Amino acid sequence: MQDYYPFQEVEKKWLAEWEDSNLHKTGVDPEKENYYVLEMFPYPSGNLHMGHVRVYSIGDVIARYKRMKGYNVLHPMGWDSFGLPAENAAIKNGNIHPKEWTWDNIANMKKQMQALGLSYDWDREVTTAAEDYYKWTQWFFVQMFKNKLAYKKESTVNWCPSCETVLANEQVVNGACERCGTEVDQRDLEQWFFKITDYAERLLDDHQLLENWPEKVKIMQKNWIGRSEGARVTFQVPDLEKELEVFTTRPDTLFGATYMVLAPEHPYVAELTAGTEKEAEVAEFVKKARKQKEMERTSADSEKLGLFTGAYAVNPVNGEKIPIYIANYVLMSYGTGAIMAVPAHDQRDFDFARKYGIEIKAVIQPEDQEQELQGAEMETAYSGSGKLINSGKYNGLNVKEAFQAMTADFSEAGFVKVETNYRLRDWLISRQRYWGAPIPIVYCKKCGTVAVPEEELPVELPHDVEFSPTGESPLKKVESFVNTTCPHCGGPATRETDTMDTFVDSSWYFMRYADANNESSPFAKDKVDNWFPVDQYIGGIEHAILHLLYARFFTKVVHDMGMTDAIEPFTNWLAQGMVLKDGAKMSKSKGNVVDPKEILAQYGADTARLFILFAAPPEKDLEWSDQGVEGAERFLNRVWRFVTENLEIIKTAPAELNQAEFDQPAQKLYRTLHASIKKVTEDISERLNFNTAISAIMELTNEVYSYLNQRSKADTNQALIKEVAEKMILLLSPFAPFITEELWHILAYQNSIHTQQWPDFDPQALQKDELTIVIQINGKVRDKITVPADISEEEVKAKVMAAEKIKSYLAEGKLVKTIYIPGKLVNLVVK
RNA sequence: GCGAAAGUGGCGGAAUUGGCAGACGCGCUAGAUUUAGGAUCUAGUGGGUAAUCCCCGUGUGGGUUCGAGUCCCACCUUUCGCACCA
Repeated sequence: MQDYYPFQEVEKKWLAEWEDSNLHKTGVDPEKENYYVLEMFPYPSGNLHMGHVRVYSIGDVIARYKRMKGYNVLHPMGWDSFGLPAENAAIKNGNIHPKEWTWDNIANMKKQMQALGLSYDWDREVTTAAEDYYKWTQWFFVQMFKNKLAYKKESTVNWCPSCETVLANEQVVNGACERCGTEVDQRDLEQWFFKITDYAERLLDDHQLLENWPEKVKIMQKNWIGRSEGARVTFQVPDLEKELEVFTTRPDTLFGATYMVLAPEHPYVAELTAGTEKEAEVAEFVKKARKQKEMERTSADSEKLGLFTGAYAVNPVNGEKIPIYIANYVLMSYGTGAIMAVPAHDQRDFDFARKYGIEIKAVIQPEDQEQELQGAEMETAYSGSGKLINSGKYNGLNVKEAFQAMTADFSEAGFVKVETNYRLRDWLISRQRYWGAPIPIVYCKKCGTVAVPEEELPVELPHDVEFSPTGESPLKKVESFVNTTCPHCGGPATRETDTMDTFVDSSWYFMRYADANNESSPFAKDKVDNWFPVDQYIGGIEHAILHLLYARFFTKVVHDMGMTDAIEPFTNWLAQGMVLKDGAKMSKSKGNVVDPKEILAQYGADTARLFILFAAPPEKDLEWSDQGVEGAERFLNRVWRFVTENLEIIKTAPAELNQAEFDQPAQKLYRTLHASIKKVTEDISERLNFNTAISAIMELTNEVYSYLNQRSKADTNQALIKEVAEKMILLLSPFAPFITEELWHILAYQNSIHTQQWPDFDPQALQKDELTIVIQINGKVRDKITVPADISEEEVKAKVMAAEKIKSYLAEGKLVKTIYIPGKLVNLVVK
């Protein structure tokens, strides 16, 4: 037998055998519990990168471990296969159709995944760009349209000039396109939206169900949803004979409102100034503000600019006339697009009031200050708690009490309504692109906007289209697609030519896996609920808001439709870290890319997997190291040699392990074996810390080598060596599926190692009959003694006092205290 | 500015409940084996030191405790997220 692991032959052999025997088919044994482990499916860009290798290796360890633990395991894979790169490839090179490009890439990446030994059930493969999938994406759209959760409206939207399409708010990062980094414009367009805001409250509240989600992600989502409780207050504008509504979180400061501000886009702006001397000046200001980039305008440190409109509103609490301004710091997209300004207690209003010489009126007195707060003398706004002043009959109440009393009284009076506001906007799902699921809507002159009937789905994406180099969607020009008949009246009609955001596709794929080949519905309820929700989801933190929020929203919609019992899609979520090289994310431009293909060719799949799982815990970033890979290879060869070089011993070993005949070294090895089983089991199942699990197997390997080195073949405990060999490769099998399968068969077993039971540890084996007690003097380790495990406290203390070294320390002072931690340590306090 | 996480040998990392800091791996040193190299095996490897004694040591400074990498306070650095949301 070779003295190194011949990975090429072995991998080839087992890949074929596993496929033939359908080894990775999802288990459906009714006696077993179900477990659903899922990694985020990839965009089929063409090749796997190291980040993929990492996330899929992590998921594969969990899947394999759970199978061995006796679960039915659903571990599927698919392709998030609609999206721009396919279309860009077609535009760049007219010969390749996006479909062809995508399908080629899928075939290639699938092969790479298989080569890595990932145990997916490919019978459940899901491809979002395939008709049998997007048919159901469209079906969901139709249901949402019927339930008024999908609607069309004109609004100011984010436009990426490079991608030639609109973007959802979530896809704009620091004013730039999340995909390509181009700065986005604002455009007024009619677009389709999903009413995710209806679910804001539930998306927020149900975070409490996600106990094992990273706190960080919940906070990010919480900030994004941005719930704030306050009140809607109505001000009268006598000049216009109109009412002006504002949202405020501080109705308790109403007496301190000294001016109002409208967003430049506010519809009242033109009306208020029409025909006045301010008209031209205001129009000019509005134009300028609208041209200001979103980024600059919403940045906290950009200058607050404003202009008096010449009009006044009446403060309903005291009848005071207060001026109405327009200013760039008020946004049309939040609240009502208008605010009441309380400069004494809001820093933004304070800055603005100072700049434009507006009165600052204090209405909250800080508790720790005796002198009454004077607005004119304030240096900064005071936003803390305190007692009300200058507020009529509410004087003396604290902020909380005032909030209660005033909202109650003023609600009765009719100008205040308690209200909760959200920062979250509805999800803009239209995209002006070709390679996506067409929005199944028809426009009829007579019947208006009509959903395509379910039985006519899918609305197929026409194949023969021309890609314009400007990137404009080719669908508009395909007459056979655009022109259709109204499903309602049969008259001539036109189709919607926008396609759906690809995040719609990925918002329900995890349910489809449970019933991937269903032709009559997206999935049957019983099949979904058999597996769903996902027990363990794994993916990149970059989806903390986008995909994860949309998927949660969709799950709740599907739940409300009665199609699943689940209300949250992912019970546990692991955010895996990035793979770095030389301290930076791998990227072509930096030239620090390590190609998985080359690593696989040089070292094989097991070594690649083992290194990437060993080098760092899964949630941390991982620094790639070529030498580290060699270390992983070295370890696998050590395991290989241990088994193959001791085959004779193992094969002729007696079947029964007789602990009674263990000598000391054997006892020690046996204990290490069971300690390793315990450690590996807990590290995989409780902590997902594969790095320390692997190190425990390495320790076991070191221990068995040192045992074998100590003695001649004749007095080796054969049964023990056999036991160690078998358990060791069982422990290693989720990490390194090929070498362990080969060794398992070399040990003359017929069945696959991956269908074996996970080894249990024997708690008795971990019991030591001798313990090492650490002796400290004033907290510093000075000596150690070995004592029998069943020793009493008195006996330990006596032994400690008798220790030679300790005596000399005791001679130097007076013993004032003795602390004994059973089985571990004695600390003597000497003064 | 606000919020969160992190900071441990030459490097990646471990220490799970406040109880022997540095497991495991890389690298390095010495030796064995080899014609030689590679591979492999053995021993060593936080700093100071002749030393197995001793002293110092987990970003910095303080504190709590018999005992602190771990808990508390302040600060520094790095990373991430948020940043006129009324």
